[in-house]
Amino acid sequence: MATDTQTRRRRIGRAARRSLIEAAASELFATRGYRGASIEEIARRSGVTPPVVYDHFDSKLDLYRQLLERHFADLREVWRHHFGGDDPPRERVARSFDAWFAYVEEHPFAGRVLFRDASADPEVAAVHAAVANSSREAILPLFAAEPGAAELAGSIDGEGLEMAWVVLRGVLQGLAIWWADNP
Amino acid sequence: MATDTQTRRRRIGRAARRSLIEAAASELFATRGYRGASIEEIARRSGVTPPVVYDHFDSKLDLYRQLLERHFADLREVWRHHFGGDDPPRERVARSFDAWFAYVEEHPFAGRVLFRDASADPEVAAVHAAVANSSREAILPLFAAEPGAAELAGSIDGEGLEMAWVVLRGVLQGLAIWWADNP
DNA sequence: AAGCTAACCTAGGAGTCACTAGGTTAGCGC
DNA sequence: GCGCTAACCTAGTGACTCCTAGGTTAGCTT
Repeated sequence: MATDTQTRRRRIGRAARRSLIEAAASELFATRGYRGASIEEIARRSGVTPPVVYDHFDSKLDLYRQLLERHFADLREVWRHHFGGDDPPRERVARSFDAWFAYVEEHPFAGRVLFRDASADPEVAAVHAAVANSSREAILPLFAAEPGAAELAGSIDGEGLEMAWVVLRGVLQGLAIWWADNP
Repeated sequence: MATDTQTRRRRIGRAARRSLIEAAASELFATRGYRGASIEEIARRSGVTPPVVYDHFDSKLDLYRQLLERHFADLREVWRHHFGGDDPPRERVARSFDAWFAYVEEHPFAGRVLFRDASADPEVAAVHAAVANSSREAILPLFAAEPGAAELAGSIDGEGLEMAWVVLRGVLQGLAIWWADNP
């Protein structure tokens, strides 16, 4: 058919298209959840049709996993980079929170994607749990090394630290979502 | 066809069947999310076929809304009942958290359903936001009335309280889920 | 300018979903 | 024991989903 002015196709490079798909997918997964985000809409927002998505990712689950892994890697990096040092713990925590906010501000959907209770599919839940656990394993030692961490957690064994992680998770999620919704 | 021993139908009262459907739906919405929970599986776990669900609820969304409203009403009641009194705030907060844990222990899926980021469908998100906001309006004043609430929140206007609510929400969700997963 | 690669498309398969129309029967009241 | 109500069913519709096979063409390379 004739390529009328409405439907003329803009052909761009592979990496550029992939970036567009990732951005659209991140936003849609964040706002609609795994099942609620359709490949068709991800493709349309990337200026493309569904089959093109499969030129870049094996499946919908593969696309989700890759986004999740990237965001968790960023989160790990933020904390690892800002939590270290010899300052008083209070200042290091404040600094880390600031850095986390800056990251969320730059990636408005990361917070929602990261801490969403993604238990839609058993398969999706498994992916999410695996990635989240590996991130927890990386961050928890930062707190365990703190003097006074045990009494703050209110327990001697590891269970208190588990609870501390859960609380931190909740705080980070809540603040990230609030941050994303407010100007 | 012959009603063989495998498929013989047990016919029970209307209220009893409705309770079974609500219990199955609550568990499935909690573990799989709104879209992930299918009417077919809700029906099967209630010992019934899908059309029967529609004898009790207008639609899937109506079923979800009714469950949500019940759980939020319970949460409001728990906090309203345990947070009052003249004890030091610290004790009242501890008491309220204990009561919340007791509730979550008795209703293992309430915590997940209540604070799940239910933004799957615009329609679902609207229902969830409406119910959650009405609950927030009921609980926030409990904190606003506290002496020292403003400085704790770190702000003079209402914005600090909004943040406090978001944090509390995140913590409650995190702890509720953790509580449900641990013995 | 011609060719070739790869970016992109149309068309459709196969499965799942919420929901409905209309018939069947179990078990209570009499 | 018998009818009648309501609890429950079978069978299907239409819409939506992920994903694929195979063809088309834009635009870089030479």
